[in-house]
Amino acid sequence: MTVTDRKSRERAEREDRIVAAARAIAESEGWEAVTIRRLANEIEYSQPVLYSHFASRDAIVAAVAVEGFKELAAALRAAADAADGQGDALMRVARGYFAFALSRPALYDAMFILPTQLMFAEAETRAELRDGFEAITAVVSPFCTDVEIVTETFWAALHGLAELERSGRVRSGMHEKRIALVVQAIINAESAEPN
Amino acid sequence: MTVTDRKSRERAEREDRIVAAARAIAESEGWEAVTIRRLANEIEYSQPVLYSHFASRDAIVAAVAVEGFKELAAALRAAADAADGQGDALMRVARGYFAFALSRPALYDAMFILPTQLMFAEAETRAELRDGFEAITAVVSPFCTDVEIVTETFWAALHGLAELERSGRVRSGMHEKRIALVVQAIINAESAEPN
DNA sequence: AATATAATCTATCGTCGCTAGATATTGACT
DNA sequence: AGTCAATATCTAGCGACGATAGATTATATT
Repeated sequence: MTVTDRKSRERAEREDRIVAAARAIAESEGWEAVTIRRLANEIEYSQPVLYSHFASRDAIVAAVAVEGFKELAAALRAAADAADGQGDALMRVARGYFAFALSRPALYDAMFILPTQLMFAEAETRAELRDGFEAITAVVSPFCTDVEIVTETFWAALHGLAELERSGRVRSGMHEKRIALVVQAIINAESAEPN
Repeated sequence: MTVTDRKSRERAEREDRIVAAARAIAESEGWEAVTIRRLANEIEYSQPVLYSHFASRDAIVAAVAVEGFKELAAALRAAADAADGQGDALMRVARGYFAFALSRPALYDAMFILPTQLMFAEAETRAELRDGFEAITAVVSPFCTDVEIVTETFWAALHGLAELERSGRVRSGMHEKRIALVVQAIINAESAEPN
């Protein structure tokens, strides 16, 4: 069935082109410029073809978001691997997260800001969405007992820092200090945590 | 000139009704349900009238956001005032911030999630937008020397916690522990900060 | 070659933010 | 009081959006 194979391969390639085009336009012109018509032009097919790949525009955004979660996890793991010591790993992951969010704003929007139907509730969550969380867990775990709570809090702090920085709600140029503060808090967490 | 007075008062009232309607619809049906036509129906005027009050739909969202910043500042101050001691104040402000974000999701969206032209860069920032920040500063200052950095970081952490909780990205029902962790980090900050 | 199936297109729907131009209402001046 | 300019408001419509129905072309099977 090599013919069907070729067909489904071509279909998959076309789908990739849709997602890639969406991401590229979003990154260069913002998500509001990502329209079905624009994407249809980009891949040189008519609009209804897009709906044979994705149920809605939101599903395309979600596909880009999933890419983002994969890349974030990879970036965090790479940051951890390059570290010299557990404290350094924490710092590098923090910096890596922050840099990721600020260097790919549209991607980060798709992952965390735009409304999405992606499921995050633990059981049904797609592996890609958990992967970044586990990368953070790995560097946090040496510093605490209740790993999950601390990971969630660390993640939230990083997300908040990135978010407020991205939107200009805090002074720019000071992020290194804020990141250091968060990292130091994790290092100190053990002593404060056992109640 | 009591006639002109009455006119401009009626105008102001109508403007308030627009903002109130936008907020009510957003809170009950989400921001995508807030359309110019819907608002026009709500206030019983035609659509162009709205444009004599606001330059665009975004400006209406921004008006709701400004209301939100006022109320957030008031809520945080009230939380601080009700506190028994500096540590308790920190905890109450943290809980207050979190509860604010989760109890008025659409309002919080307008303030922090939806794209807006509101200026946050220090000089030109409207007083309302700074007020909440200063309320946080007040409770943070006893615990650190570099007040501004710590306030920004505390705020970011709270924002991140609220954001991840709102979107179901962290386990629900565990927020009290995470908040306590953040508050404890601030209390410990002084010892860690001077480098 | 004929026919069934799949792939793709054209054309359109209802809605959106927003605006131009017409109309009604108001206030000022003789 | 009556004319006229200015203000307030409306109706109608533009172009673009997400999404879909139904026609049309291409492909595969008998």
